Amino acid sequence: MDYNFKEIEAKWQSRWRADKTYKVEADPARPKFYVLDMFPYPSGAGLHVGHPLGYIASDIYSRYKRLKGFNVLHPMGYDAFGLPAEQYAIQTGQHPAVTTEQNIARYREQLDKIGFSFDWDREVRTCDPGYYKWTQWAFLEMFSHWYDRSKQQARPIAELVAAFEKSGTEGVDAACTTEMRFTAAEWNAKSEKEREQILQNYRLAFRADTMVNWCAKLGTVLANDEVHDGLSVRGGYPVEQKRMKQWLLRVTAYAQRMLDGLDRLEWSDSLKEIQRNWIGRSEGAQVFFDIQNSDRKLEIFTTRPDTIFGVTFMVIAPEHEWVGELTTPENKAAVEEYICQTKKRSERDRIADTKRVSGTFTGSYAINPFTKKAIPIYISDYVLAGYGTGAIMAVPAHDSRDWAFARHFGLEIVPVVEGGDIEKESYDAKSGKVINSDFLNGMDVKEAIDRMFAEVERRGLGKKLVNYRLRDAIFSRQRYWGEPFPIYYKDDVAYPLPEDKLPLELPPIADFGPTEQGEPPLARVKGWATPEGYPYEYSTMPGFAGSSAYYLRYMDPHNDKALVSKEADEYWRSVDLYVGGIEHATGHLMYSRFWNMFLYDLGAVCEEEPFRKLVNQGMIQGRSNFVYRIVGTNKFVSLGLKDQYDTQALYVDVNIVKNDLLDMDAFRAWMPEYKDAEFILEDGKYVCGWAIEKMSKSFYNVVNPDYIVDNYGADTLRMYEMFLGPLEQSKPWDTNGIDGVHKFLRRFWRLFFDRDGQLCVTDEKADEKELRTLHKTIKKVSEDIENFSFNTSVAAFMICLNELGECSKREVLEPLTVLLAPFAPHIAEELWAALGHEDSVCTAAYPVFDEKHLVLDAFEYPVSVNGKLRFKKEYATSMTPAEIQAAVVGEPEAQKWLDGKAPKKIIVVPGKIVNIVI
RNA sequence: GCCCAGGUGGUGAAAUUGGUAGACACGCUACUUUGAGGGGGUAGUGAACAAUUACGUUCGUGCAAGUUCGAGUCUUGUCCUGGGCACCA
Repeated sequence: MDYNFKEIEAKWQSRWRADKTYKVEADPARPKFYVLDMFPYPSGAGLHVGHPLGYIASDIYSRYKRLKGFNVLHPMGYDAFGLPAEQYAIQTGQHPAVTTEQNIARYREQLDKIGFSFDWDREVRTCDPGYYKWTQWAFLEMFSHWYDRSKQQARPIAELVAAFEKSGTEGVDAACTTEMRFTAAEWNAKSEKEREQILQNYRLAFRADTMVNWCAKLGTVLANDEVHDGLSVRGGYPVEQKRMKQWLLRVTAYAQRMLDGLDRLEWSDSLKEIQRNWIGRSEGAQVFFDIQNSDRKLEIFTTRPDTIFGVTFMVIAPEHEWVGELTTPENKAAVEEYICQTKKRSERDRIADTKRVSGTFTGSYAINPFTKKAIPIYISDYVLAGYGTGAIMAVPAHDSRDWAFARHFGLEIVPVVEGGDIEKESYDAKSGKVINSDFLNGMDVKEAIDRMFAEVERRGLGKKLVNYRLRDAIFSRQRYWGEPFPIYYKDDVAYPLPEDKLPLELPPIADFGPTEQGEPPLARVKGWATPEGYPYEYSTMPGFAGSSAYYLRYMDPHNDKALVSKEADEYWRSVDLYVGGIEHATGHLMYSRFWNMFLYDLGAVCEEEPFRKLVNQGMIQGRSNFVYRIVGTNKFVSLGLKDQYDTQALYVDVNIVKNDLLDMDAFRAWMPEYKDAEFILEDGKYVCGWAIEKMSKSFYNVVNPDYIVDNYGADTLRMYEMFLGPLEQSKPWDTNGIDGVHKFLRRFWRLFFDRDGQLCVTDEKADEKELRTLHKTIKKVSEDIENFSFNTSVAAFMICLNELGECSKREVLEPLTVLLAPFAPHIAEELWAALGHEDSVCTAAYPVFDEKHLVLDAFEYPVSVNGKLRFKKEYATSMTPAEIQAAVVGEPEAQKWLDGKAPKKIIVVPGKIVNIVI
C-alpha cells in the first residue's frame, strides 16, 4: 500500500466535518487563544495558490496551540458586500446576492480541500441581515456620540446638548469639523433644524458638505485609502475633488490614541510606520496674522515658527473661504480666472506637475507680526484646503516651494538661518544658526523654535498646536451592494432609526445603475421610506463598514441581542494572532482600530486594541513561462537557441511546463493554433524562458490550488507553501521543487508501512542517537512555529528523516506524528490511527511538546588560530572553559601552530568555539 | 524629497543573533535498481588552484572603509531593489 493521499484526505475531511472536530466553545477553565485570518472577498475568479498562504500559516499555528492545550478560536467568513460584485451585476444583470452566493460556495469547496481547522459553525457573512444589523447598530451609536477631547473618550450626544443648554460651547473640548463658539442663550434660541446642523459638527458619524473624492466611472465617492495617485484603487479610474454632502466618520478624533496604541502592538515595524505616516502627526504653531484694513486675522499653521522673520508673503488655497473677501476689485477677474483653471485640473494633473508654479495676487496685505512689514497675500493651489487651515506663511529662503513661488513672482527672499546659498535654492534643513531675526539671532534652529512657541503665546498671536494628516473617513457610497443607512430624513434633517427597527434590510432591486437624476440605485425603490413616508438615506455603507468589527462577531455569531455578549467578549477578548496582507494597512486596519476603540469607549468591548499580534504574509507572485516562435512560422525554438533566429516570445500555460521543460504534446493540445507546432530542441528537450510577474489569467501563470491538491495532495501543498520561503516575504510561486516535500511525506509513510502495506512499526527501544534526533527536531520545530519560521521547521522534518534512516520504532514515530499534525493533518491522522489510536491526532492530549530534551554530553569544538579554523576536537560539555583551555594547548595540532611559544590569549565560547590567539 | 525593509550559489533559501557561510530542498552530473514510469537508492555539486605523494590552499555574503582574536551579522559611507508618504506648510 502506497501513500494514497487522495483517499486519506477525503476520508479525514469528511470525518472532521461529521465529528465537528474543530468546533469550539468558550471554556473559562482553559486558556484561550484567538487566531484570525483576514476573511476573503469572494470574487468570481476563485482562489489561486497565493490566497491560502496566510491561511495555512495560521492553521498550523492554531493546530499547534490546540496541541499545547489552548482553547483555540479559529473562524472563517466572507467579506461579501462590495463594488466588484455590483460591477459584475451591472454587466451581466445577475443579482449580486446570487453571484456572491455562488462565489462563496466555490471558495468553501476550495478551502475545504486544503484541510483547514476552521469552526464553520461560527461563519459570518457581512451581507447577512443578521450580521449587518450590528454594523448599522454601531453606526447609530457613532451618530449618537461625540468625542470629549479632555476625557479622551466618546460620550453620549445628550451630554453635549445638556452642556450647550447650560453654558454653550464654554468649557466644551470636543472633536469637531470646525471650531464653533456660542452661548447657552444663543443655543437655546435656535430651531430644531439649526441645532441639528450644529450637532453634525460634533457627532462621530455625521453628514457634512465637504471636499470628497468623486469617482465618476464608479459613480461613487471614495475614502482616502481607496484612492492612490489620483486614481481609484479598485479599477484605476480617475478621481476628482468635489464638494458634496456626504456621511463621514470622525476617525480624526482618535488620531492620537491610534498613534499611541501602535507602541503596544506586536506588529511589524513597517506596518506601524505606514500607519504612523498615514496619521501624519506634526507639531507646530498656530499663528494669527493681522490683515491690513480689516478686523480679520488670517490663521496659519507652521512647524517652523523660528522662520517668522523670513516671512515675506502669504498664500491661501483657492478653496479658502475668505478668497472672495480678500480679493480687491482690480484683482477679481484674475483670481476668478485662476480658481476656474484650478477646478479644471484633475487631482492627477495636480499631483503630476507639482513643479509648475501658479497662482495670483489677491490685492490684500497681511502684517508680519514680528517685522511689522506689510506682506502680500496670494492664492495658489500648492496650498491645500484640507490640511491645516488652508493658508500658509511663506518663507521663501527656507522652503523649496515658497522659494520657487517667490522666484516666479519676484518676491523678496530673506534668509533667517545660516547655511546654503539662497541664490541657487532654498535652505530647508532644520539646523544652523538663526540670523536677521532680532531676539532669535545666534540661536540654534531647535532652540529658536522653542523660544518662538513661547513668544507667540506670550504675545497672544496663537499657540502650540498638533496637526494630523489623517482625514475623516467618507462613509457613504452611491451604490447598491452595501449596508443601508438606518437613517431617514424629515425636512432634510437626518434622524436615526430606532434600534428595534434594525436591521434595515437591503431591498431587492433589478436595475443597479444610478437614476437619471444621478441619485444612488436605492432611489429607484418605491416605498424606500419609513411607514410615515419619510425617505430613507439612498447611499449605502462602504466595504470597510462590514469588516471593521467582524472579529468580534465570531466570538458570538448567533447572538441577536448584542454584537457580542459580555461573557463571550470577556473570555475571547481580542485577536491574539491576526494574519493577513499589508495592503490593508491604511484601510481595514485603521478603521478596525477606530471602530474597536469607539466600542471600547462605549463599554461594549473590554479591549481597546483589536489585534494584539499581526503577521503580514507576503504576496505570491506568478512565474510566467515563454516559448519562442520563429516569426512567421509555427516552429518553436528552445531557450538556448532562440538568439540564432528571429523569434517572438509567447506566453505558455505554466501548468504544461515542468522544471522549465515544455510538455510538447500538451502544448499541441493546448490551443488549436499550436496543433501542428514543430520544435527545435536542445538535447532533446524544449527549454522555456521565464519571468516573475503578477499572478494573472492573461499571463497564463495562475496556479490553482485544486490542481496541486489533485496531483500531490493537500498535505504536500500545505508544507510546500510553507517551505517556499519566509512567510512575510513576497515570492514567486514555482511548482518546481514541490517534489521534495512530496517525497518527504512518502518517505515518512514508508517508515510505517512496508512494501506489502503491512504496518512495520516496532516496539523496540530507540537508541540514543535516534532519541537525540527526535528531541532536537521537537525543539527546533516548536521554536520555529513560535517564531513563524515555518520554512525552517519543514526543513527540520526533512533533516530528521535523513538522520533517522530506516528507523521504524514506535517510540520515535509516535511523537513525530503528533509534531507533524499541524503541518500535514491528513497523513498524521491516518498514521495516528494506524498506530492504534482512536482519538484524533489534531486534538490528542499527547505531551509531545513537554518531552525533556536530551543533553549533549560532548561537543565538537572548532578550534581556530587567529580567527582561522585549523582543526576540530571533542570536549565534554561538563568541562569548564578553563579546563578546555588547558586541554586545547596540549593538543599536538595546537603545538604545531604555537611552535613552542605561549599563546597570547585563548578564547573559549562554551558549546561554540575555541580560538587561540598567537 | 522624506521614511521603512532588503541585497548570500544555477534556483528557493539556512546560519543557534559576533563564532566551521551556503543547512534543507529544487536543478544538474555520475553510478545503481526496476519490464516501465513525474519510481526507489548511492555519491558529487560556491569559485579558482591543486589532487599517482595532498583528507590540501586561496578567495567568497552588492561595493568601499572601520571595530574585533574572529563580521553575512556591529559602525560609517556608497550603490542598487522593493514598499510607504508626498506641493502636509
